[in-house]
Amino acid sequence: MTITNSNNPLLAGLNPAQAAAVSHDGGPLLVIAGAGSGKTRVLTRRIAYLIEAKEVHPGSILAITFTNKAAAEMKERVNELVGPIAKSMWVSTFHSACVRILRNHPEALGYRKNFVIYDQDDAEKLISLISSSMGLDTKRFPTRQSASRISNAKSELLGPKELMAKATHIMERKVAEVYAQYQERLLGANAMDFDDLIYKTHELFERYPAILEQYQRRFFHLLVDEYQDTNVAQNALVMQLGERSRNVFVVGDSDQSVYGFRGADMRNILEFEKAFEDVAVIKLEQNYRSTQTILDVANSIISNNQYREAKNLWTDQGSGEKVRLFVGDDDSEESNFIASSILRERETGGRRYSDFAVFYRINSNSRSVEEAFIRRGIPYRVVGGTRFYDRREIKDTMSYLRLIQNPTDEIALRRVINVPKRGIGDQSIAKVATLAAEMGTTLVDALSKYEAAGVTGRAKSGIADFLVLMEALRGHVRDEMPPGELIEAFLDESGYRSELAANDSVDNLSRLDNLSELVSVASEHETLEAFLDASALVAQADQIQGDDVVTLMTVHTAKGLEYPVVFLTALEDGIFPHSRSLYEPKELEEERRLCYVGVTRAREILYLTRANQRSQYGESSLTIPSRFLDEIPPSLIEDVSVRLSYEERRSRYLGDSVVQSASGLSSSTLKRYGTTSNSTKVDSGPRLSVSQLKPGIPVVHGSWGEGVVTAIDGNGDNASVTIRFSSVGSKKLILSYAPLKLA
DNA sequence: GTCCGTAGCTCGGCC
DNA sequence: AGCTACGGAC
Repeated sequence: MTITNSNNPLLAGLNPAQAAAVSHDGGPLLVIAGAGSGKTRVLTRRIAYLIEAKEVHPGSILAITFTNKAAAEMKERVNELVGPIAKSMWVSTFHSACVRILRNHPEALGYRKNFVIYDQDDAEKLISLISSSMGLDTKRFPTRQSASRISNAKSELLGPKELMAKATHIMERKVAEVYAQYQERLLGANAMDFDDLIYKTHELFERYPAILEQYQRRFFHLLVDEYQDTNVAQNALVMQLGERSRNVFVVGDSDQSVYGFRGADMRNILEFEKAFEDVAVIKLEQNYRSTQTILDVANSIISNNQYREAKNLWTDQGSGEKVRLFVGDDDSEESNFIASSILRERETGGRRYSDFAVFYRINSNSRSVEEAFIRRGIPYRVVGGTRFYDRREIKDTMSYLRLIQNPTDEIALRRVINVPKRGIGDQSIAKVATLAAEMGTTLVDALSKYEAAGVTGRAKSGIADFLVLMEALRGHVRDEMPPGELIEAFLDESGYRSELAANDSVDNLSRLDNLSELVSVASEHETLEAFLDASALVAQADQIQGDDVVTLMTVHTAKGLEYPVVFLTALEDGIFPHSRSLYEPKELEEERRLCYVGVTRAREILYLTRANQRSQYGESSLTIPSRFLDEIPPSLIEDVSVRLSYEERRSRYLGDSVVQSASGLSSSTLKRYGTTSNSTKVDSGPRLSVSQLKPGIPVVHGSWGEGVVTAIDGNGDNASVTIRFSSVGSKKLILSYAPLKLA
């Protein structure tokens, strides 16, 4: 090939920094890519460049992206650039790549080839079983906390022994004990959790240098996107694979690191330069996405972080409009404002619904926006939240499939053994579990010995029926029945479908709909294993589709996406930044990065919204504005809040209650709306004593001393205030009785 | 022993 | 508001 860089079409239209990254010679390269600086473009061109100009075989390329959807898009774009030879390269998430590798060598780590993947829910169920068998007090050892400690240990490559060695407190030692048993039970169940996928691949490479070398030679070029969100284990994996070739091309932006809670460690990107001897660094600061005003807002917010590398986004595409701030009386008014703004801009601004996105910090904030959209007939899609795969009927069915595939899956067995009802209760399961413990086998092995276990009556025949059912279903798999048909067979033969059909409630109808959808998804896969792997690893962002609807999602899920018009909502201290981050400077910086991510998703118009009063956890309380709003220069903001008259507000609440169903809204959403429509009432203004108190204000109590207000509920004489005291923890007090004064 | 309704407790973000 | 723990009915 004689194409030189000066006329290589793969470098056309790139700025000098982008072109330098794409045509990088080889060896380790760190691309610091600010938001909207064209990093996806750089990555795809780089891959195409390797294949065309460097004559690298596509099979020698491993590219890691953050979501499966991003992987599919990248593959398609490379395909457009270089043609179908691109098929043989691996473009996937860390988790998907690891599953692929582990499936090639399951026995090396003591697993069997049909191992299954546990999601967070499964993992917590198993941990909860272990905690109670150890007699741990669930108050002192909440399952979720143990689960997250174990998860964090794995993402830092600490095994049970290492965690025990680090433990300084009895609590930590107990968690390490739970961890050790958890790993044993996972192995016994032939299951891995999400963190295991990375941890075990790293272990595989560490224990079997020959296997590592095989992959080092195969993947001669490594590319990793969103490097700021890698954890210790993922980083170690990259170092293992890249050690030989040193062709490690990483892209990221430390200002967009927002997954600290699951172990993401910004040091991986900040210290990448030290990981290899001669790391080249390229900085992309020119932004091609947003207006300068939006970038100025983003820059001014993020500049408040201490722990960062200085960076300044700029564009040559003009300053655009000011960002718009809206302050509503309550969340319902905030949502109504969002709805009417969308309708107005769609009519007068020539925009489509799909040009708009609404972001929130926590999933529960979607509800009020959804209600407003339903009332106005705005079609929308919520990304994430209660995921499809988290729905009960889907989890039940998937558990059956997993159990068919992998008979030792204890969590799946426990979930479905009495679904549909077969008269097998906790007592009978406990008997089998006792027998299993005596025999030193797994629950599954003991199940067939249910008579010896002393199971009687209905439960006895129930277990017998269950064993027959499972054998019949496994027979279908041996006959190579494809996954879609297998689900149909399960629904009929188990009686699951008839149980749902017996009662035609709205819930059951939508469950049957969901199951049909599951059948059609499953039909796209050839084998049960392929279907199970794919469904275990779907990311929230993978669900985004191209329809003309407004997209609602958390700011986390929005990372990597862009929209012409963005609403960043519920900008209130305690929500965004989240209450659990307020007293932890490092976490507060992560919240700020998250805010930065949200702001930089917007191309043309950015709305920042908040409400003075918000219903949460079933109660309404006063809010205080997000501190991030104070970090924006006022000159960049236009306040578009409208003070409505009482009549206007009244007609807004009562006037347009049209409930329609033509917009693809699920029946459950409509039902939910129907039961919660009159949730908001605003009393005559708060009394002085209430208005003196807001979340975050320090107070002194007559007997408990100093504390901080965390919530205020109710009005007038009934007003109560929740205060976190340093002496006795959180207390809820009736304001008119409590001996309180301002600190 | 299992099933079903009610009371009490928790409530962040995700592959 | 949604899930586990308990008590009564079968």
